Amino acid sequence: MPELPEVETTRRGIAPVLEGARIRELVVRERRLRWPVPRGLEKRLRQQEITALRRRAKYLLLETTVGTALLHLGMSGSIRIVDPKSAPEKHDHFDIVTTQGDAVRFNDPRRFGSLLWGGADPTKHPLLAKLGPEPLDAGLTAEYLHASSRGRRVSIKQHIMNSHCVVGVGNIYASEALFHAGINPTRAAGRLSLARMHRLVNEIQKVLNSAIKQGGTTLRDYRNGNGKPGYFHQQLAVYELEGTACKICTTPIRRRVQGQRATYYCPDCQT
DNA sequence: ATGCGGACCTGTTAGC
DNA sequence: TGCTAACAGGTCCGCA
Repeated sequence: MPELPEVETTRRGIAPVLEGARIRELVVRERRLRWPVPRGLEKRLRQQEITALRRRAKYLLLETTVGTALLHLGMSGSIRIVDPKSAPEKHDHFDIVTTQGDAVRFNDPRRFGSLLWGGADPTKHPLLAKLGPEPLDAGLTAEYLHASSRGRRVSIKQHIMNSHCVVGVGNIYASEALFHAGINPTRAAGRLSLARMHRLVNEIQKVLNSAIKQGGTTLRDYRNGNGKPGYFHQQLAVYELEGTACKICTTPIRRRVQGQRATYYCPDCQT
């Protein structure tokens, strides 16, 4: 999936056809996503005006005059704008069709994505209520990260990937940010100094902003809302680069598993 | 409260 | 060429 830069790129790609438009209909072909698409969502959304398309963490928030629908891309979800009359392809699970004649079509082979109803105040929805700060907002500071990790024995990589701590730092960018910050991903979160947290926050923001600017990372088959691939892949320093020379010291990059996820790092630069 | 493993799925690729 | 196993961008849940 889609890490945060891909979700943000998607949001920017489809916002122009959704914001200010009216929903003609929601067409659901497969309800069995991460959670079942709620029965009756079609009726709820019909004829509603979309006031905004926002993002919170990796959720897209489709705001209408009667409430907000929540859309998550999971690991393999993607969205494209199509002609609503065009034949759906494999794994095209639903369309949001506007009265303007556009369709936002959701495709997700693994079905880890979701489409849910967030109600009138989506910040109160259980999936959103306890999320940590946005990584690119003022809420993520070194002081916050330092304070939130005291006493925690989890590794710093798992800590920054925990959405209750901070949202939007996925598996690729966690490895990348830790590399640029010179921090060993296995280090206990609770033992990192404030100075190192400053560096880490700075690198998280740099790597995410840079990836957004490049249109997201393309691994395998990711495409943004316009069907164009992202270009950040070319700039990855460690992710999926096991055995290649570290760009700083030429030591071979290593791979290990933390919390059942692959981590890539330089054993010499990251301490 | 924290930390860990398992769960949800399909598709691609590496290895035999 | 074909079969099998490992692995993949997320993140919630339940148990110890």
